[in-house]
Amino acid sequence: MRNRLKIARVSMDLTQQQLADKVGVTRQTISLIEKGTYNPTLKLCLQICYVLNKTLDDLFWVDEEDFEREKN
Amino acid sequence: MRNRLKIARVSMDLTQQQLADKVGVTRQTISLIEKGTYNPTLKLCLQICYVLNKTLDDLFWVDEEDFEREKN
DNA sequence: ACATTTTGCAATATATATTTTACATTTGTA
DNA sequence: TACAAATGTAAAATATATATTGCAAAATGT
Repeated sequence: MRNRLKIARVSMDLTQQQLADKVGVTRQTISLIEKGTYNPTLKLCLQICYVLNKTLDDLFWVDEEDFEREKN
Repeated sequence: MRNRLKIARVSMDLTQQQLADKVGVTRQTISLIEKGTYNPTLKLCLQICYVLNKTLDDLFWVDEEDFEREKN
């Protein structure tokens, strides 16, 4: 999940700051989402998808087993 | 978006309370998400997807034009 | 028609997401 | 190699998501 966002961003040749500016959040927020530290709201996820031309599942889907593993 | 969640839930013959119990949130949260009042976190969206056997895009995708319209 | 269940609504409290600010570290480039 | 740019990190402040509680309204069951 984390790397998919970073990969999509870098594929469009955007820095975290540029993506943040386009989405309307701070650069730190993008950084922390990429690292998985933040649990972003749906609206923020959607806005990121629009900028990067990806779907929610492309960027944010986590298989249930992985989700459960991450919880512990 | 909103109706998709309700439709998926009802298709599985679940009340809001039952879905809430399975997901681990209050019944009111499910109600408010269905109505679009809450902006749920990604983790919550994922958990709802797992219970309802749907993808993020199935339940939560919003076209950009619609998103912009909803913002105003 | 009435009872029960389900959902909506509202206000307040609590939990958590995000911002702000600043500095550290890593990466890129000439 | 030196410096610039990009990213990581952390703590406190602020904003917002969710829980709690209770009642109303609507839907469904009998």
